[in-house]
Amino acid sequence: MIERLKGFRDFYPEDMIVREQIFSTMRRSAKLFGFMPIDYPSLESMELFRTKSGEELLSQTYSFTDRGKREVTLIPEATPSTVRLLGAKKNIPKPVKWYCIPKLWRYEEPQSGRTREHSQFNADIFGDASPIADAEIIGLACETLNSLGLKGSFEVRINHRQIMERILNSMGTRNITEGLNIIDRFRKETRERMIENLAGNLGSKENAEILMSFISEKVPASGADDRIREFFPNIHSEKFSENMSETVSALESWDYSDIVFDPATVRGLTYYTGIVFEGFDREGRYRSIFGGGRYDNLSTLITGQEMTAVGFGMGDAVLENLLREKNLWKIETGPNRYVIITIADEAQKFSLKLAGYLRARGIEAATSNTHKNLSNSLRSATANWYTHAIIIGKKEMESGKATVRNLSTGEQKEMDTADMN
RNA sequence: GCCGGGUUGGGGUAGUGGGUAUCCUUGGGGACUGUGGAUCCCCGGACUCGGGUUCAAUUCCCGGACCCGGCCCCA
Repeated sequence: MIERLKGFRDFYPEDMIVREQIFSTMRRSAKLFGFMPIDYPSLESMELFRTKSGEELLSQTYSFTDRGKREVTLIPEATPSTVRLLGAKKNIPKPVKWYCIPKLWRYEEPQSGRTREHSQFNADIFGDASPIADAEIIGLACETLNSLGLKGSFEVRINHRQIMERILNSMGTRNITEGLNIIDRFRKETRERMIENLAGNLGSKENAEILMSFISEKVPASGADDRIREFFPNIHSEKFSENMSETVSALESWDYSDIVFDPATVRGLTYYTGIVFEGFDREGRYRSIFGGGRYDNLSTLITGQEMTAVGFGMGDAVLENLLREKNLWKIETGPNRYVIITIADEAQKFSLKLAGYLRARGIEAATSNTHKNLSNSLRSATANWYTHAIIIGKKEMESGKATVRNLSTGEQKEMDTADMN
């Protein structure tokens, strides 16, 4: 028996049906917002990720040298490929809105909500610098979760990189990236440790205390501006906080209301340049459900062409945990699925004909070919998610009717087969 | 890469330094080609792997693999 590789998952029909429902909800939501589908290879040149992400990330990927001596990587994230596609077709009129649900790989120790292979719903807008584009990206993430039945079960934490950088500068930071990384650890470190680290970065214990109390509290996103002014009246971040307000009010006008301003959300990647956001379950028991932000410099890095961009990624693993917990991981009623069971040898030919007749009319119909007794056939039919069994024996052959049994209720009806010819 | 806890048929479990390893369920076959998705009968199927201690290891010890969780990192 050959075992599955560590950190990978198998999907049997009962879960695959639900996954397909979820993916189709994602696609439907993307279309509602005007996004178009794209796709790209699972294997890319290692360079694509080296440019952007550095050796640290690269060491956590499936990378190898192929037979042509090329260094290649199983894609660990979607954005570089998306940007590559855009750069390869420079004359596409902007803005463009693209989405994709790729599989992604990372070579890491598996843990809760984290596997070595996962699917991620990914959407980006290129060439639209407006705060409304930010809102559309966040709105799409919210719409998707709402459609999956999670309305009210999650919150979106937003923040703005430029605002945080200005605050850090105004407080005398010795290194912005280091400062952001310390802030990013807010929910993992003790208060003492945070103050210590911040004081080291800012060179002042008083400033560390002020910044600490600023990031310690989330406020409704509409109150972000007041909150920033209250703590830092002199940092001149009006432009950015106005943009953020515009994004938030667009989201509220679409009725996506669980948005909070959270100064502790800065996101780890260095390439974000504007708004950043993460979606969390309300109880905060899982990792982030989705995350993203504006990244205006990444395209320059990969394609040499300047291009403003904003996007998000939503992994399937945390989403599944949450949906299961909320009892939303279930099979929706779809079209009826028929299986034709014969209980007389002379009915064989007729059953094949009936199956063909139904399929030609777009009805899902299979035949049961194993000649079991009726009890076993019915049991097997239920186990294979058929909704109805069409039973044909001597009686039916003579009368020109078929018996149709609803497999969940046991209710039976006669079906006229005389007009089949 | 590091740390903690696990691993007994497909799933769920009982148990043990010594004999044919418990029970439920699932699977296959039959009674049985008419709705008993039942019932009855029969049959498959497991101690995670390697090394050590021991007369004897599924059981005790060490190491690996895998699973669950955490760290690092976060895409």
